[in-house]
Amino acid sequence: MARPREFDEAEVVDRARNAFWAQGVAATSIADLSDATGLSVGSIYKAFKSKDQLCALTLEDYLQQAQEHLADTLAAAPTPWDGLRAWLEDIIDQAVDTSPTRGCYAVELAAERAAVDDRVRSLLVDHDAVIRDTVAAAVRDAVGAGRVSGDADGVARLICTTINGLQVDARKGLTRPEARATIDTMLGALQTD
Amino acid sequence: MARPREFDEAEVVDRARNAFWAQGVAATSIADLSDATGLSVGSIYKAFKSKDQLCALTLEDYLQQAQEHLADTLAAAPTPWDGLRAWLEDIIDQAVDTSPTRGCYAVELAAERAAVDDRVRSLLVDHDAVIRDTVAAAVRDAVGAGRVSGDADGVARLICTTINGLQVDARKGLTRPEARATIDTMLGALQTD
DNA sequence: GACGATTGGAAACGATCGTTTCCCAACTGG
DNA sequence: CCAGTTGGGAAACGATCGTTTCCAATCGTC
Repeated sequence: MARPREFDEAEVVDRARNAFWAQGVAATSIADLSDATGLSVGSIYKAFKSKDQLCALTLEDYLQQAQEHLADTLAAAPTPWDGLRAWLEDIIDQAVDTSPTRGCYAVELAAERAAVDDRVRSLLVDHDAVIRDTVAAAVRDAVGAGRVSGDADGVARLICTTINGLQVDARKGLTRPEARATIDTMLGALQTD
Repeated sequence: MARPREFDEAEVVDRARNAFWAQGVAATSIADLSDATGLSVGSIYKAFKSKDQLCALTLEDYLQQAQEHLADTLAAAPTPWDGLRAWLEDIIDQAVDTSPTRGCYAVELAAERAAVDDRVRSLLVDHDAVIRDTVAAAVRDAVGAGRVSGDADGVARLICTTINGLQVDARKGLTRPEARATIDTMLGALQTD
């Protein structure tokens, strides 16, 4: 009941995230968010209750999309290991292409806010565990199929950590060939071929 | 001539860096820096000309120490590859130990400021090149000695990227066994044995 | 069609931001 | 011992920060 919203909440969250992403959370003022979303300052505070809350919401949204993307990519591939390789291709695309919002939003927040915002850190830690477990399951399958050697949990950890590193480099202007060289070296070292 | 300084500039830069490091650059006010260094606000501006300038100075200082540490560690080891392994041990120590200032200052700045501060990005890019070249030279030696297989430049890139990833995880509370598992998996996959 | 509820937005809040100004203290060269 | 130069710090600068308040506009409900 009462007056309906004139804006699409999902779209507002998207735009707020892009603003945080491009220039950092601390450097993004409420006025910046107002410009980015089209909502007035008062409306932002009416809909979301604070800057921190909106920030956490944008992160939650982003992490959920990331988890769904990994699951979808794995499901669409002929084998889990092929799915993992396809997923890594997508990550290279995302890290390299989306200038000036280079890199990964989760990495930006991990570096800038995880040390000072418990809610953000908790979201990131939980997300890491989900991604790592999913990757580990795919690696376990690949080890069983003889395509990869080594401890599956360790390999999953290496893959996830290397991805994080790529996203850091992306903030500094990493190019596609450089990203590809890193991933190819990692896969080459892990695969039994 | 004239009145001499009452403070040690190197120590002030150190303390300023720790303040930036712990809570992020944007979230660290000049008042915070005054508290951390013991200098008054006016004195800070007299000695360094702005917050950005002081930030760049702390980074320059940090990067130089990091480069020297890598060179020293390599020089002290019996072989370049052993030196690289010792260096990775030190990195694990640094990433895991220095709570609450976890992780690497360079990674914090890469994530928070590289996208918006050209001076910071330039410093980081140059530093990356120095570290990567040094690592690549050590890897090349190890490949020649038959201890490592693969393209030396790619391997160096993988090592540096994985380290960056570890530092991101460190911001989220990475433990020593987890860091060790990642590094051991990487080394195990790279080494020929 | 009046009412309660909710939205959108302009304006204002005190607080704090990065920076500058001003004045005195401390030192050197003559 | 005086003139000149630099360092240290209190105070104040305008601007902007995140947040709240207030009011008109708009809906469902009676």
